[in-house]
Amino acid sequence: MLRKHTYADELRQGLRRGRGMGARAQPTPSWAREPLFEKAVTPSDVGKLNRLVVPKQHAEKHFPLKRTPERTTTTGNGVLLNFEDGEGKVWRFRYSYWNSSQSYVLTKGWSRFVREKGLAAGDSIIFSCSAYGQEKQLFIDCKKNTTVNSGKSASPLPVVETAKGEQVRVVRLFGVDIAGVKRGRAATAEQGPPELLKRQCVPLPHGQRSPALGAFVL
Amino acid sequence: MLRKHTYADELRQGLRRGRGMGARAQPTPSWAREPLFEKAVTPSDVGKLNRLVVPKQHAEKHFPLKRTPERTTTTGNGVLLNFEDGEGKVWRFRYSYWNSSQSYVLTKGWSRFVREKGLAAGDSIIFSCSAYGQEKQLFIDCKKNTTVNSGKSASPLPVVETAKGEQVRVVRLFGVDIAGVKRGRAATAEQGPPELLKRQCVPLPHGQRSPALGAFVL
DNA sequence: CTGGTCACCTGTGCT
DNA sequence: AAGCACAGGTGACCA
Repeated sequence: MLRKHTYADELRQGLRRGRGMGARAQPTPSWAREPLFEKAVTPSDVGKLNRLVVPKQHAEKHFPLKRTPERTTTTGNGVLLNFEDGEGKVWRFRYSYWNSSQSYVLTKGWSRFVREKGLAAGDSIIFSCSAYGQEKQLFIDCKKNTTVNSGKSASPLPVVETAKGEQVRVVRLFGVDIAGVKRGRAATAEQGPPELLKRQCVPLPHGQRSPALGAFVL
Repeated sequence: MLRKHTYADELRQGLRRGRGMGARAQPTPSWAREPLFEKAVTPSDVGKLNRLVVPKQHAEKHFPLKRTPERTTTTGNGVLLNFEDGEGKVWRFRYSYWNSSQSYVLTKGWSRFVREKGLAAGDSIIFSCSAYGQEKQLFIDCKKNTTVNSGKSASPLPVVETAKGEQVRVVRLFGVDIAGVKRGRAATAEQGPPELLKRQCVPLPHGQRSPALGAFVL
């Protein structure tokens, strides 16, 4: 019902980039970005939980949250963060803190990102922000896992929207599309490989910096 | 940090009984209690579901829940109930109604109870309350199942905390402690015996009474 | 109704 | 060894 954030922000965001979704402005070059941290996503991060756990240390360092000390409302302390991907597309995620599990999470909007990027357990996401400039911008990028068990039975395939809005899964072998499977309901089976992925999170070099937040919020 | 339920409640509860966890006050004698009902726990009750289904009839008779018809908050209709066990230890459970399953359940805190009591499928739990007194107190007690398949392979043993906070499993034969096994990780195997336990719930005699709730909440 | 979102919860492994 | 971070869950709610 009372959606707090309407298209006002969308417009503000879109206009700053010159164009909306259609014609893409040139993506921000990597040399203009400052890496923050990287995380290898877990099965839960890309599964039906529809959330990404942001490692606490990096969350508190780079994405500090107003810790409303006195319980103003029970609605929580969530904010909306905008991230730009490698193609210049902007993703908005809800970012909040879960008291019960004492962890920071990206929730709303995350599942769409997972689906459209074809993100699978073991892949990595890399957070960065603009190195220079007054209005700091956040970035998110994917790095597909290239180690052995990439060809597991139920490994999620990238999902691409066709012109008609159809969603198909894409299988490429040496760059050639192999299968174009129509997408039904989300796969119920989870728990991919037995997992030999333990150390998922890596702090990146290129200058440790203080909170990257501020202008990004909302 | 900002734990909503701090030690305030704990203290309030503890002080009323004269002593906290350490030196135990004398347990409330059974003659001062009024039995409410008994349930033989199911595999689900002691399994990884982390909840106890309270038979609806007894739930509604003894533990009525304010059915907040108008959604005041999104926090739901749960309350926190304090139960005292045979040793005078107080257990706090979250008690709520699940619309999805149309059932009353004890959730938060229940798994700890199961673990520390070594509760197994087929065992019974007995609910009672103080027969006299202004501030009514709730009680919960276990009755181990003594029928045949008690010696199943992975039957959980009672877990007791030693003075140092160590946790050991207790095996008694004719009241004599047989084994004092240090407790490692929780056993992963679940779903105990194939179950021939159907009629699990028994209303107890000693005077059927109306709602036992009121002063217990929180 | 169904899927997405949200705020909870817990066991486990790592530190 | 004890605490904590978090992976993997839950039900409720809502659009």
